[in-house]
Amino acid sequence: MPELPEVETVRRQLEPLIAERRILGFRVMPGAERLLRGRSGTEIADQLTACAFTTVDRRGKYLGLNLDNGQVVVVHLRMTGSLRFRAAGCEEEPFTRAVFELDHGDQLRFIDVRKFGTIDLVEQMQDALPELGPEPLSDGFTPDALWQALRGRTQPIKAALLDQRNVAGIGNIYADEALFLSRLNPEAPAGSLRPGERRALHAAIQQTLQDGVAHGGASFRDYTDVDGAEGEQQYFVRVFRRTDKPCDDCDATIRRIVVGGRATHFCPRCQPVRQRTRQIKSTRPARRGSADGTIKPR
DNA sequence: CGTTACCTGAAA
DNA sequence: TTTCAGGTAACG
Repeated sequence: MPELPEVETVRRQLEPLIAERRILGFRVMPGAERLLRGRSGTEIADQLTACAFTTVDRRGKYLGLNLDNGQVVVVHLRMTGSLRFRAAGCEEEPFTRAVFELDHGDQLRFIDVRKFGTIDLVEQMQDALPELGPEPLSDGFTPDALWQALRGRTQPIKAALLDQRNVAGIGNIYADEALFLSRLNPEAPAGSLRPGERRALHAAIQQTLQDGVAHGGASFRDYTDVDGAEGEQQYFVRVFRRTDKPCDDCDATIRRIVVGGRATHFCPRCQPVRQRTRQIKSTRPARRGSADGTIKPR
């Protein structure tokens, strides 16, 4: 569920809550062992115990909880994962899958209905990450950097935006929103974007992600922050899950299609299929002139 | 490239 | 009962 803005919101909240806090224990609930990706709860617990958390980093949709021994707890929330910071006595949330016991009787809880989320313990955050594209809110993310990832690709631009190897952190909500803001049809081939369209898409990606962060993320279904509070970004979306509702800009009816296997929402009037540059054969006048480009006067 | 699997609950 | 879900990895 959580995309870059939701994960960044969690990162910002989590860091001051867990910095300098000592880890007294760690446990995984029965039936949830797969979130450790093959490692045992006791193995992780042995390494974590007596460490303290320091800072919290984010890369794409991954969180890196740094430890004072240099190791990193890398968390991915996938579809329904969330982290909660609570006092130990506080009633345990349903679907709590793992718990970090901290000093002073506090807990960092990992909650995840669908059990797709992951927790890794590694020497470097990098060790737990797959190949990821540039951070879209960093200085290195330029229209040209975006184009380097998209050029030559024939897949729909929507699918390309969801591919974390192209740009890190965009998910289904912000992909649809960025395409709406840049007036691009989600099915346009990624490599077909012209320079102005690339600049528009680059700006739209940054705009929509920044808005998402500013509103504390989007809570359409399961997402909540570290305190259990919902974000506000769902009140500001232009197309995502607004199927059959009128477009804010032109009043046309928002449509829902499937692109790259994912629900995709767009305005057919604001985001039309781009017309081909070439004219239609029947209306194109017969070619005049010779091979060297010269045209004889009639 | 598109499709399926991974899980489980909520909504249709 | 069936469909759908903010993500990714593994298929064919």
